[in-house]
Amino acid sequence: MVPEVTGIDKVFDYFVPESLVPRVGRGTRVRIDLNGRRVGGWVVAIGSVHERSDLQFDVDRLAPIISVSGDGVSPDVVELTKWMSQRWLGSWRATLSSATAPRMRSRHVNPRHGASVNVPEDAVATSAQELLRNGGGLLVVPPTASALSAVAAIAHNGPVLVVCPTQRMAVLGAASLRRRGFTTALVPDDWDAAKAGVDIVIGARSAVLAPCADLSSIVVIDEHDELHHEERSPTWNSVEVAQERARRAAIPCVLTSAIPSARALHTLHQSTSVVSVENAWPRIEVVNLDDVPVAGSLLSSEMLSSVSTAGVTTVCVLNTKGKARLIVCKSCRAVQACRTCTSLLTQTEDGGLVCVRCNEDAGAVCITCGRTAFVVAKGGVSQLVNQVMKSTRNPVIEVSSDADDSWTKGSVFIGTEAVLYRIPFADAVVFADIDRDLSVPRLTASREVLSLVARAARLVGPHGRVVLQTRQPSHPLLHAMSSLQPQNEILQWMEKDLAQRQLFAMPPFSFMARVSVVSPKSFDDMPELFDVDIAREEGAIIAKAVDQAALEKSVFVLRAHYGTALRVHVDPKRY
DNA sequence: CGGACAAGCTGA
DNA sequence: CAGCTTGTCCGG
Repeated sequence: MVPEVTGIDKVFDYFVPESLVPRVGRGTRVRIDLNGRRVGGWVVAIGSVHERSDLQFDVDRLAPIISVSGDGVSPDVVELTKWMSQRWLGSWRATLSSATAPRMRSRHVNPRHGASVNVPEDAVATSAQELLRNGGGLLVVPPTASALSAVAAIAHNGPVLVVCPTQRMAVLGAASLRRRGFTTALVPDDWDAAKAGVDIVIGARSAVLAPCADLSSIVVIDEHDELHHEERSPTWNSVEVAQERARRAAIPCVLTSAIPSARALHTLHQSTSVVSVENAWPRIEVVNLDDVPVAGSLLSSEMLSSVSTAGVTTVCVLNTKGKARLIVCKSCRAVQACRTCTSLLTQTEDGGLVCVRCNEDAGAVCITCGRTAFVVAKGGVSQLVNQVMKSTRNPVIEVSSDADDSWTKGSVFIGTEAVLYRIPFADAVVFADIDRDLSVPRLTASREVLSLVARAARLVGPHGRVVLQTRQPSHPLLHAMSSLQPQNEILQWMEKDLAQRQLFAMPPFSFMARVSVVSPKSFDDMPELFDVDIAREEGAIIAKAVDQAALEKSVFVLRAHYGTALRVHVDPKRY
């Protein structure tokens, strides 16, 4: 029995009264008395007391289960949640909780009628079937092509579980698949239908733990998306859980993405299908901001032509949040980038330049002219809104987090990267200053940019345009994205990125955890750790180990020392 | 988590 | 030394 009480991560033994025996099994939700409190919990194992030699007390001290309060979690998923708690070093309670259906009435869904639906005949469907025959793997689908064709092709072979990065995508996907003739259960709403049996069970992250009668394969859409990662501890990832669930059930798992994660590329390089579709990426143009005649202005002729054309919907993205900083030489205006890895340098408090990627000190002089005075590029969304309004008759709308979603054709929408999630369609997306994203002092900065551009590509569709404004037009990633065959070039860039990660022992070649403690405790009295690299951050430490076991051992030592004050985030999504 | 209990601090 | 705070332990 695992009680649903935060702060307790233990398994307790209870007695099952004769009357409840038929209703209690592994995964059942029950109510029990714990230390005078009445709480819920999950049955995680059933056995006779005579089989137990590890009971440290008399059998008659066992308290009885009070009542049964639902089906809870299926036995195979109980095992899976246990694995999750070990993989991400969190409580079993938390992972069981994620796997439990919310208490709500279910919508009626027609039962599974078998895949009598025709298999689509596009390139995505063909590749998906080929991948399925080989036992699953990674399907590289261009951003504007529909991964639902893959789902449809796979669902032909039996019930399939589909994991999307957002619930919004799951809702749209379910509707579309239903129109194609499949019976679908959208979880968590249609939990009971998923259990009873449908062609397709679809939902966001926690859908990977949903029931699915006769489950025969699992598909993860947009595998690279950060939203597959749970933010709260344990920071589990639905992609890895999908792979583990499929492995345990001996069924294929197919991951789809236009821009596969380093982890997927590293672990699935043997089983990758690249789907080539004509013009599957929109035109991606790189604009050199140094060519803009007005110094410091972000209004290039490319941006102006888009925002001022009547009837054209333009989205302008300008990142202002975070510590994104671009270091430019005051005299020659050169952008300060690392000599060895070309990523942008960041300035330390004493004025020195460092590369966060290779952790190398680059001195304090300009890389091209040798002077020592630098400026930090700045400027916000509202400033850009004012400038754009002066140069167009189209309506200009600043999209902020609290804004109402009033989409109108022919408008100009300006905001931080959040606009890419709020606007349903656009003819063009202009990244007013992509360097601000590229220069974020994190190793994952390039991949975050790639993810934004892929999202923009989906927003504008194959015939739209994406404009990337930069002061470093020869940046390898920008160069790759703007080529005529972006898919191939991006995959080649990824190969190099992967090689570099290996060189610097970065994920997926190492295992990291961000660890913090709640006050009044602090790391001042931290016990000694072995086989891990420790980097200090504001209020936290990043522990890095070359294997999972070493990381696990260190967290075990820390947990013994700090107890419940310790917060552990395994695989921080940005580092 | 929340209760029990022990050890430490304070004021008269 | 009662009365209170702070810390540690434990639950079946």
